[in-house]
Amino acid sequence: MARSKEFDPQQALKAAVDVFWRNGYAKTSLDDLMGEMNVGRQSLYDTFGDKRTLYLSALGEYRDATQAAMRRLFDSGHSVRECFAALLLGICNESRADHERGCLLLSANLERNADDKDIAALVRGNQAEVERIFEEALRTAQQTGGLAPDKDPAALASFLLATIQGMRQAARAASNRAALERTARIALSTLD
Amino acid sequence: MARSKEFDPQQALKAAVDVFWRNGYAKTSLDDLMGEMNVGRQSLYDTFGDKRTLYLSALGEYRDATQAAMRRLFDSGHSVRECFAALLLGICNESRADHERGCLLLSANLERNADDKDIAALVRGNQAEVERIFEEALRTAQQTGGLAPDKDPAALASFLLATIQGMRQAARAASNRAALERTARIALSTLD
DNA sequence: GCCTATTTGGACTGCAGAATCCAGAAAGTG
DNA sequence: CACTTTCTGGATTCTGCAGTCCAAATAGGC
Repeated sequence: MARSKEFDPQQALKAAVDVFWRNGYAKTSLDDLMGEMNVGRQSLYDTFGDKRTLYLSALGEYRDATQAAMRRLFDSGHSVRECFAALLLGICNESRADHERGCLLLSANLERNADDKDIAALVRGNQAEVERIFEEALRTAQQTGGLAPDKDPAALASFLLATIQGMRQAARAASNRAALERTARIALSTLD
Repeated sequence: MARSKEFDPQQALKAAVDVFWRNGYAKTSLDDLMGEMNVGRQSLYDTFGDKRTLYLSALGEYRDATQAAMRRLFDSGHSVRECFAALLLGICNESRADHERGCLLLSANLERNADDKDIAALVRGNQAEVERIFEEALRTAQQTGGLAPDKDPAALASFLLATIQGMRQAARAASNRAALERTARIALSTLD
């Protein structure tokens, strides 16, 4: 019938995630994308639509990957306390470059237009889902004695998510590992 | 000698802060600025320099204003606990529009280029200064019995700042007052 | 081995927006 | 009242970049 693509769309999408993650939406040009994805302009439009559509796909890919990683973490058999320690201290131990790029969805939420319903919904949905994952893990722990019965799992879930986001902000402003670790330890102390 | 300006530069700068605060740097055009500042194009260039210079001035103005407000708060004679409650619960009670625009300096830090030294330094400086204000207030409280002696003022300062930033993020994604208030209360509990 | 559908890369178009230029208007001064 | 200096608004230039067009290349089906 016809010629076949010279690139792997899935791999190209991951490359796109990477570029947007490092530079944000506005600051990445199509030339940047073509360069890092190794895809020609026309192929890019044919396969992924225009720049915004590609961006939305990249955000979805990122969301799916990070949510899957969190589910794996909480299913790994470690205690909630250990899981959250891994999350929070993990941020402290990231490289300067990781601190610089931060979280793609947080950046997308700040960069988006005030009236951009698509991105707002995607971010809100992700936030809700992550909170749900946290809350469920905390609730299960509570039933098995891993968390004191007087704690409020929903409240702690919101709080821990906010703390993670705050640490990401702080890390981007000043990648100071010691300071980050101190705030992580205080946040974790709310689980005791 | 010569003709005098038809506008008040200080007031115009405040208007500029407002526009950048609502829309960010890239998404505000010179036409937007001219419109809201009520200043013609050439006057704008003569008085404030180019767009970026005006932006930096706006960031400085914002920083000074918010830092002054914080100093006033901690000098008001209320307990540290009350002051931080005012800060955290104040965020919860902001309007949807306030949640949407968030904090100008956090947005600037996310929007800036990775190699933008000026903005990075300004944001880092502000972060350090706010942490200093927090830490000093906590330390004073500790000496007068308003904070338990086993607490670490510097760690709490980093933690509370990160929490505020995290709440700002969460509020922008989903302006949910009840959820925000629950996370604020958990954060405040670290002072007890 | 030809034919067709698809891919590919480069050239081209169109636009938005920052920055500059210019001529006229409006002070304050002597 | 004239003169100089600064201000003002509009027209203009220039640049970067998203998106489209087109001709050549390529792979598979018959």
